[in-house]
Amino acid sequence: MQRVPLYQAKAEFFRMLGHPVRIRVLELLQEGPKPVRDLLADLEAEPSSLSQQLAVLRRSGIVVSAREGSTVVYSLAGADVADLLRAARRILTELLAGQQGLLDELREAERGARLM
Amino acid sequence: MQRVPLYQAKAEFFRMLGHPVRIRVLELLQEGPKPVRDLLADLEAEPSSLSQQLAVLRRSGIVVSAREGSTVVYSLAGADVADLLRAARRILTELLAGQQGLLDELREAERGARLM
DNA sequence: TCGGGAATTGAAGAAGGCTTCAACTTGTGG
DNA sequence: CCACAAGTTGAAGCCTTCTTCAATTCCCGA
Repeated sequence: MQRVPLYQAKAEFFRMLGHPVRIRVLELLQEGPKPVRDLLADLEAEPSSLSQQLAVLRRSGIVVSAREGSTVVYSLAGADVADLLRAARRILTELLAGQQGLLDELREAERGARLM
Repeated sequence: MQRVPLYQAKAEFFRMLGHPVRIRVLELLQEGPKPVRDLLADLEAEPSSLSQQLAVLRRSGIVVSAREGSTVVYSLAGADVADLLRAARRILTELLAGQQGLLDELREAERGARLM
């Protein structure tokens, strides 16, 4: 067992998160279980496209689905995703601020260049 | 400015993390700045392959590089990556445990099936 | 200034992921 | 039982990413 190196499992985990629809689904499910119909309405995505992304999340084990009558309800598989997304948002904010700073520098540089 | 939806920026961020070598580089850099030579030794990767992955990290802004004499030194761009990796590890542990549990269930099911 | 080591870059081919379409499964109501 | 709605699945085509090779840049010492 555990034949996959840990850093590879981590990489696969992050790759699993690396899609806009999947991120939004995880965010939505933090409010509680939701039927596919609701996700579909919130995300404005094609049913089959959403289904594909839900399948990716399901395979990873981070969400589970349950049939209820004629609809299917998804929920987080207990995992505490909030912490992760919070940490990501913190770093992301830093990075975007940094890029803003970089842009300022570039503008400066260009202003300088015009004078040369 | 900020024309990219936030959930898309998040997705790109996670995709940036989604590679074994990039994960390991970030982990190594948490100990402090490191010359490429050291990373190369620790990772057992081809120089040009590592360079490509370092370029991805650099473009995202999560690391910075500085030339020191004939070598190049990389370091985290201030971002607190530790929190993120910690949160990821927590969830990952849960998920792997879950898969272990699933395996147990499957074994159970198979045992049951033999009796039918 | 020439040679050599360190690291990066660009490009090509292979591999993997995404979107979309059509086909299918499952449940519900007539 | 039939038809329809809700989701899922498989496959095809496309686009992105990964690996690798060769070429290049930068710096140091002879």
